[in-house]
Amino acid sequence: MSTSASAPPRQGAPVITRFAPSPTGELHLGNARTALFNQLLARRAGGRFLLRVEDTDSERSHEAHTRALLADLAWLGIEWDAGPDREDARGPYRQSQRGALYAQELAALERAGAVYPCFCTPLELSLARRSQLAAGRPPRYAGTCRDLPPAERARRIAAGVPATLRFRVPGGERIEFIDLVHGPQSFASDDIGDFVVRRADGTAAFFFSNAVDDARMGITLVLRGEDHLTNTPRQLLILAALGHAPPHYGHVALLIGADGAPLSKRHGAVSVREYRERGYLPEAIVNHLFRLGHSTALHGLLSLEQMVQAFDPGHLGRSPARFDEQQLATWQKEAAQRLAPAAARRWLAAVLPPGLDEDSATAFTAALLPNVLLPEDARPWVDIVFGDPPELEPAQAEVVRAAGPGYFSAAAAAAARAGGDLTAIAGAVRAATGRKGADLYMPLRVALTGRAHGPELATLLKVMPAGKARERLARFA
RNA sequence: GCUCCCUUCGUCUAGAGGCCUAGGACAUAGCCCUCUCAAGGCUGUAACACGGGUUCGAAUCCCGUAGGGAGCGCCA
Repeated sequence: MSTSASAPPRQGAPVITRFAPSPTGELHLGNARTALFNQLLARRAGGRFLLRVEDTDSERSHEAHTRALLADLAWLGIEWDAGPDREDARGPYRQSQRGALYAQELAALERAGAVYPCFCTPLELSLARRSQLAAGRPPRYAGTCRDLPPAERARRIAAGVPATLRFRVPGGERIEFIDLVHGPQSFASDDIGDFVVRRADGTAAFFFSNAVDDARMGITLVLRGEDHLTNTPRQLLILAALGHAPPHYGHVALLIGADGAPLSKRHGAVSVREYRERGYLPEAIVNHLFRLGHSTALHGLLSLEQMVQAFDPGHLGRSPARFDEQQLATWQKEAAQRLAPAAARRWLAAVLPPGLDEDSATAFTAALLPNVLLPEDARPWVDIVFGDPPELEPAQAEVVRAAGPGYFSAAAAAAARAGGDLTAIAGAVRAATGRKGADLYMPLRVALTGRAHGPELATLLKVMPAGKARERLARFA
């Protein structure tokens, strides 16, 4: 027998995808990307996108993680049609609540003779693995309990010896399928050892619950990380033994760090939460993820709607993609500049001075936006505009000195009269000194902000508290 | 060790035997614009991992080498 999946679904065929994270930690960027791709895949085909929480490992799974996971996905703008917070007939969407279903399917496997109890202890197994590895052989289950006489099996079960349930992998077969991104795949069943489908504590193991849920939830296309590629034959075997139609599979290459190693904690921030807390905008992250391991002819920041249109599974990359913060910065910059006034104020709320009126806050943030990547970057400008007069660096002091006292007495007088009106101040200085262009504006900028570069001077001046401008200009008069 | 996957500019990638003296975007360099920065415009630098085949012709097909990665768990 050889199991072979047909070609990827045709356009127009119902497409049901899913994202199936385990709530054992924070949402990783790589997982966020597969979630995004799966959502896009479903949307572009007018299908459905489901969210299933794989919390079969009760030790490591936590409800708090599940909540955080949903919150992070929602923050990114990813929406699911059904999930743990939105149950429907296909649910429940928490694996911890699907025990009865698994028992049913497991019983079917037992009836079919596709599984057998294994009494090997974890210690025995790890010892066996170690010696196999040491001998240069694949660390596969040796088949110790595979052909135990029925009487012996019955005896041990009666004696209450803890047992797992193993899948009896048939010999001499090829398991074939067409991977959506890698094309035709072929594996020899002889390379696959009998694997556990039910743990000694009675709970379903990953290969099993994951495959069975995909089938029972009607998933038609599973797009997941490449780390699952060589696991796919096992799942195909389970599904075939159960008589379930397999979904189509696609495996996207993993995300790697700047050094080419799989993206992990040692590369710095790898969770969505960390980026969110640093002030990155969801649009920026999603746009970056969209182009990692995927290509599009479109330029510029894309909305989710545009991504749905532009997403092309045929352009899914086969090689690992580096998560480059510099590229992310480009999207962040663009996303920041597109922020609507109210959103911009909210984004910078933590660094804006308290009690600033709405008009000033709007003008100030608008001026700041082209100059900041993250809210943190706005802090120095808040200090400059609302704090004490800036100290001048030698180079800056020279600019001011070269302008001469006449320049600043005219400027200070104009500021006393016109307040924060740059046009009025610059006009007065021009009249007094005949300067224009950079010669006219640079000393003003330096005297007022202490820096040669920065946001739109007119706006900074306008929001500067009354009297500060005159005071700063008068220092050099 | 075995099985599987991968390898085009610094980065993300286009490329399915001639359209490739390899295209785009970001980054970078220069110029223009400009009160500065940013934005925008123009111009430039920069890549087919290596070696063999196959072919009139190979980034594209085949084989091998090297280098990366994954899986082989009572973790998902």
